[in-house]
Amino acid sequence: MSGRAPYYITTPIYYVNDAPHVGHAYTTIACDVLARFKRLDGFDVKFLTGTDEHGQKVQKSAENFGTTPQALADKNSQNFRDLAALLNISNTDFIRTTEPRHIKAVQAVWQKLLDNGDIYLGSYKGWYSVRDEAYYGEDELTERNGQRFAPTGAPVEWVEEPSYFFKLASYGEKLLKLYEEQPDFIMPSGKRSEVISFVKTGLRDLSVSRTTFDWGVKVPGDEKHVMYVWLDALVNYITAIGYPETGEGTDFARYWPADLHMVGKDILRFHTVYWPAFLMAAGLPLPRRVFAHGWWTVEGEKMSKSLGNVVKPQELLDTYGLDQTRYFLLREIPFGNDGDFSKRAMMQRINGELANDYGNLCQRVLSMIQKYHEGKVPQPDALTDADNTLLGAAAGMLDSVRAELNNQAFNKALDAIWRVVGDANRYVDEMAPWTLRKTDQVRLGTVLYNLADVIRQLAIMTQPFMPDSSARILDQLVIPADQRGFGDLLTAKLVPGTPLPAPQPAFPRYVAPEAEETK
RNA sequence: GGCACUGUAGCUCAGCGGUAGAGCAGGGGACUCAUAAGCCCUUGGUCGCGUGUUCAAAUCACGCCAGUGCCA
Repeated sequence: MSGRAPYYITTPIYYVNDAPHVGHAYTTIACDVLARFKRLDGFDVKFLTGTDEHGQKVQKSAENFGTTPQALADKNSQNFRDLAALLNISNTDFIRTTEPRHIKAVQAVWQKLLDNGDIYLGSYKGWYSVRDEAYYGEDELTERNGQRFAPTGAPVEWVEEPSYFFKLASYGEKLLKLYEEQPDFIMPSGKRSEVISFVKTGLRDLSVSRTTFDWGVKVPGDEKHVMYVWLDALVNYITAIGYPETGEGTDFARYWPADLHMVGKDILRFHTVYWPAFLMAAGLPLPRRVFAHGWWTVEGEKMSKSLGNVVKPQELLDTYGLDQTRYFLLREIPFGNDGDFSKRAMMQRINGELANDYGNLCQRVLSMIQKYHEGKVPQPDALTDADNTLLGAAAGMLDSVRAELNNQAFNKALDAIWRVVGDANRYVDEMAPWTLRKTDQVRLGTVLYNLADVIRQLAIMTQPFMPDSSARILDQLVIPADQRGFGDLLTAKLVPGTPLPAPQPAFPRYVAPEAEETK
């Protein structure tokens, strides 16, 4: 019952058939940064991630492994839970589509769609790819050695079975109206255009049940059918906030509609066409935004199992460190674009921006306080224009970062913070405390105080991106745990006279192993 | 095949009607508090190609070439 405004953000639920890789880490970290930012900015944040566990693929994998789908799901779901812990993710819930709460929610949604007249029993005939969990038209397929393949390269099989259909075709106009009236519903804008042109070509009714396997949520009243995995999966976003309980005082009432569904560009259509259509049919409000981010290549090449260049999150953390990895992923490319992960780029970011710019700024200032001021926070005196310019830049940081993050522009947000890092480094050189030390003790105290306080503000601002490292910097400034929010930026200034510990470098330089010799 | 988007310094990109910009990389310098970091200066581009509109075009229009995405 706080007065704080709610903010609800979700990652996709990850398919238990996949092994966690850097792509999963990327999506989740991006959401984590936003969740942490919103919390520090005073919001009551609900942050959901989890796993998608039903479907024919999982059933088949389980058979191959000689185990049950549930056992496979249990094991692989844990991998994603571990990943979140490894990445220091601050999710408030972790949903699994095999949980009773979810099955109850999905069946309730189904009933709503049925009551609304949007589901009918028909029969499905066509080509289906188990691997893609998708249907294809005859004209989309290619044939090799008697086997037909989808454009994705996945084999397809002829399926002919009774199936329930969702009247997606009748939602085309409503969806186009949604994209029109809520231009930020799909971001980035290029992706929005793609979805609009897709919907404009006309939608077909969607087969939403299958009878050829049974690893899924049963259709109420017709248990030969299990629901289409995407109908099942998408509902997770409302399961987690207690659907079908939607009355006053429920989590649903408080947190829905979601502020942001973060997705990879491969599942954009499901989230911007099917999902809003389902919600409309169920009479529920629509999420405020779906943001589709891009893919990472590795050293210029597409990540793939066959190339053997799939980047495992654990390897990145072992090599570069958690906060360094979090920083790199969000700093290197404009969010929404594809990006390339290269050792060289990683090293340049870590050494150039973290170690040299930011880390060294902290180290040089704290060292001077240690040497010139007996390790105690100095007493500031009258401010000069130069002081006010620096302090003004720091004071403007929050607004800039907030504005950028409201558009998921992580790289620009970091850029805004680093402009102040640069200002502070220049200020050190211009003020030359090592000279003031011999000429003007009062001025020296003011300069060092300003710098230390700007570092305090910088560290508060970098918390969402690099929680551990930022905390270490704040610890070195002896900032109490309850004075690290954005509300404290300008009000909880450093207290002169506070003794500070001996400084420790916040971001070590990355030195490549000897392997470089092969060049 | 259709519809989009992109093509600007070695690299990544910003600029989107008024005589080319940033970061990184490269070169030089002054300093010394610091993680041999930081600071200052600097080399570098016929803005994919062509035609057109305009007093004036990376910037608008058309065509072409190259790449990418979505759809078929």
